[in-house]
Amino acid sequence: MKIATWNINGIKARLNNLIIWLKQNQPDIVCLQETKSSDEQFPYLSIETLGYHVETNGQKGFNGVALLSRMRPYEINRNLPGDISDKQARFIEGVYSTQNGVIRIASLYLPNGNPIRSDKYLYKLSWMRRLHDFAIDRLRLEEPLILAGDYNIIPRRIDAKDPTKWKENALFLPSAREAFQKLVNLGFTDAIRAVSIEAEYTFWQYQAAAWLKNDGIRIDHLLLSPEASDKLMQAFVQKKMRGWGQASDHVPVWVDLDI
DNA sequence: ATGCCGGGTACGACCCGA
Repeated sequence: MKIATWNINGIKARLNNLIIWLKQNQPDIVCLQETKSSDEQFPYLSIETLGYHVETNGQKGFNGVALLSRMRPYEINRNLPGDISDKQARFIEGVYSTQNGVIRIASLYLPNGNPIRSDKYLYKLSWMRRLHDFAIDRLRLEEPLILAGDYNIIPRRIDAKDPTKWKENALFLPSAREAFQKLVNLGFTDAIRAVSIEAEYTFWQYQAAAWLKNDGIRIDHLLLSPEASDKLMQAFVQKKMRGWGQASDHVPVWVDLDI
């Protein structure tokens, strides 16, 4: 089963690229982030025509996540527990039934957290605590589980072309990286790091010729539960997508599971 | 050293992202 996560930076601006990419790559499940669309405005038909079920947690203008899947999910959750006052659309979880059992997948868009001395950084840490508690709950199910998405976390120095320039940034601040490592330490496998010890960037900013200079960072991750990790066959970053016309600033990250 | 780019809203600037 081929599963990808992709921060598309606007479903409307990226719809043509998304459609071509779906046709060329035939993923079974896709986790999208930053759709920047209300559910009412989401282009369901263009995607359903290609044979995908579409489940969204949308928000007008900002954030927004979605799950595209060949199979119909038998359960969808749009709420990350822990703060009923949080209205930002950053989480959707789907549960799918296969011939080899269940697979559970969340598409998440973790808060950026900049500037670091602001409520935005506190919101990031609080969101990560909620994700941590949610993960403990889900791991108890002992199912193949993938927490996929834009984590807005650069885990290690190897994950940035120039780590020094991210030193005072919410993506690389020790407390944010510690929270990420604490999550991984619950028993998850960082899929890309399971197959590669090289630099594997997933984001290059639009400014300052970042793509030209390969000045990237790795912030989009697929965390696999032990039951999912056991079935991992392949993982890779689809770097070439950054070179397409009208590219997102993020590229897709893939895993292939023996399910 | 972020707001240089790019997408959003809404249609002229301004918010947001990493």
